[in-house]
Amino acid sequence: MADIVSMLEALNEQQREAVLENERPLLVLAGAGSGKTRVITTKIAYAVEKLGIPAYKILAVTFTNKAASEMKERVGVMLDGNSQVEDCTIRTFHSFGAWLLRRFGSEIGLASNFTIYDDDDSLSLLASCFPNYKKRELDPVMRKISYAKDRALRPSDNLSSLKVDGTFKRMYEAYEKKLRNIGNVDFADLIGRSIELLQEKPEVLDWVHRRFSMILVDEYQDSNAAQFNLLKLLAGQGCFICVVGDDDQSIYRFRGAEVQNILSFPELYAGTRIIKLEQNYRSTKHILDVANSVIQHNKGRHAKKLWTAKTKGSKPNLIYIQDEQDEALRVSNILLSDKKFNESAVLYRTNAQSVAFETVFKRLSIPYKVVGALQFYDREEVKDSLALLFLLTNEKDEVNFKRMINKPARGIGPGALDSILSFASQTDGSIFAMLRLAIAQNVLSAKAKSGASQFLRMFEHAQAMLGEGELVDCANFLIRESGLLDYYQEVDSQNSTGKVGNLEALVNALSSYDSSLEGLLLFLEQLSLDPTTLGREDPRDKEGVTLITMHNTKGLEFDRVFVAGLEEELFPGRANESDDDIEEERRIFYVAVTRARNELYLLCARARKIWGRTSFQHPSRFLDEVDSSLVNVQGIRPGSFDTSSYQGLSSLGEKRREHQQSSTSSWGSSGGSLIQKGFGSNAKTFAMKTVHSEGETGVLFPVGQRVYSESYGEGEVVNVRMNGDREVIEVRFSGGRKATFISKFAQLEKIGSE
DNA sequence: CCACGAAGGGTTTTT
DNA sequence: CCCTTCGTGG
Repeated sequence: MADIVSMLEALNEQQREAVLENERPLLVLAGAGSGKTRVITTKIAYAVEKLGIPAYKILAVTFTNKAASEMKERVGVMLDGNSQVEDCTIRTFHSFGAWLLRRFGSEIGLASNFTIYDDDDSLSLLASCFPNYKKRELDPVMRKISYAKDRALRPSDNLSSLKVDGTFKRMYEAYEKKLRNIGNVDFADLIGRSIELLQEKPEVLDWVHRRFSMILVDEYQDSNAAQFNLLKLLAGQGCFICVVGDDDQSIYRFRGAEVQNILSFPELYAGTRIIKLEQNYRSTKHILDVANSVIQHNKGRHAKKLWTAKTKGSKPNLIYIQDEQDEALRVSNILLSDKKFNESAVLYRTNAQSVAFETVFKRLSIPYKVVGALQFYDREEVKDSLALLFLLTNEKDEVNFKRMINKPARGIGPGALDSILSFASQTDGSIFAMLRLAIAQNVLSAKAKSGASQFLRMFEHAQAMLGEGELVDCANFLIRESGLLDYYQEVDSQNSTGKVGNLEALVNALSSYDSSLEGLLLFLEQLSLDPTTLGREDPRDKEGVTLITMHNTKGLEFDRVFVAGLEEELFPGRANESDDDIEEERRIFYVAVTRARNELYLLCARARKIWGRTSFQHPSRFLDEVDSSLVNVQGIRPGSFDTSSYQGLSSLGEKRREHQQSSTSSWGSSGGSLIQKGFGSNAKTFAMKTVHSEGETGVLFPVGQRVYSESYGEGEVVNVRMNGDREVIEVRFSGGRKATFISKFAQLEKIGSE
């Protein structure tokens, strides 16, 4: 049995207060690394062991799967030996919604075997409502629908805040109608329909209120309007509610998160007690200084004084490197110097950035684990097999039916498919019933008919197998009988893609589940809610460097952190132009930096391959916000070469001709050599090519060049590339506006740079 | 209905 | 660069 007294003693005063407050609604404003997860886990242990609250009455909610499993593990350690741990409900919001809907969904017309559609499936469904549109055109619409649902906006609501037109409303309506018709749900529905259930069925609401007497929400600053509404419903009279969060770490605005939720919590719950955790236990002062120097540029934030007692430690490093290869190599060198792999993490903005690291780490035998990225689930063959399993458990799953009815080809094209689905009105939506009708009524061609019969027989057989509890055999049967195995064996033999191996791995994953329909449903649910777990051993068991997106690191910490790709367009990412966008990106930076306990490395490349093309990068504006006294700088900052020779040209009245002469001649001298040194071989060939093709008249703008435009004002060259034999430059002007020019024709004045 | 080849376009971030 | 989508010819 865990020792609660010593656990409490290990806490600071505010943390302890937060654990001991179990009457009034509680808002814990917890800075980064201030021990908020510790407060929550201790609170659970305290409630169970000291207050005598049965563990099953406790609900703890998080936002990411990663955070939920982390919390489960930590609560497990705290309640070591107490068998009640398993009774706590520790889930993500979405997983909680699924749990509730599986139990009570029938009350609002949802069968318990509903399928949860992921973004891809949702898009397919929308596309089936609007066959005249391309998926491309519908993709942004689908995104907006999801966003609307996160914001708890239904088609009938006033959608003006979304800046959409009537077409959108029509599409949103049609999508919702279709989804309800076929009886399945999308991600947002896991929240939305849970709300609907609790609003419309008082007896379910009662049940929930009797069930949970303590509700804890982690990372509350990331909650969106829908989740906020759900939470409001969940906490009944006499239910203790505690939310924990930090407005500086709100990084899910794109998904509808509203920082306002955490700020207005006291208004909603009268008598709320607010406790602030301001001591950071994680990071050294050096690291915190860097984080603070950047986050203080945000306007919309609440003042707080985060402090640390860890005053020792090394200064963070800011390293400029050549490109993504170099970036990975540099990190590798540091890792290999002391081999502290497990204690290190590489953080990046986009999942795609992991590739360079994976390649180099493999080559140098550095052990690593990639957290979060879809590797297995994303594969075509895996999704195909899963589609068959989804259809097996839910014969109303039209999306997965459409995916597989003619894969591999069995003679059922769009025409035959339409006539099968036209029987929908004569059935309760069961695909198999439609197939039976289509076959019986002889509306199909001979070829299509035999294909449909074969498909139908396969599922009838599989259903029988499942009834006898032969889960793995059943999956094997489907993969074989559908022709998928032969199909992918063929593909494999042409170029070794390992697809057959993946099919095998899928069946293996299935083998660890209970051999029954329930086991299969559990497997599919787990997969729908967290597709990253499939086909991968528990990452916690694996040794090595952690490769992870910044979004996924919330709640985690590492001795040593590398923040990669600190470059404009990447971080902050492109399309993040508005002030609010930039503030969100800045919070992401803050989250990333504050993951580090002792060592911090910031990396910035001069060039990076994007879509196979070398793009010249510009240092992230966040690096400008780090006071230079706070970091050790290594390497040369791109764009900071000597441009003194341009000084005489900075006035506005200069003629273009003079610019051409001046810049061409200065290319070979001081500016040129520095550029070559700075940009390395790639850029050199680039530049040479330019000189060749444009000859004497070439106007070369290096990245970092300050310019002036009559219409835009002052700006800076952020990218140089070739289009045919023309040099094309991209310029970011003050105020954030960007424009692209063909250098030869650009009406730009070069001016002396920073 | 299907196989093949050309063309175009796409990268945030998570459930 | 790679992957999806579209058009053609069988």
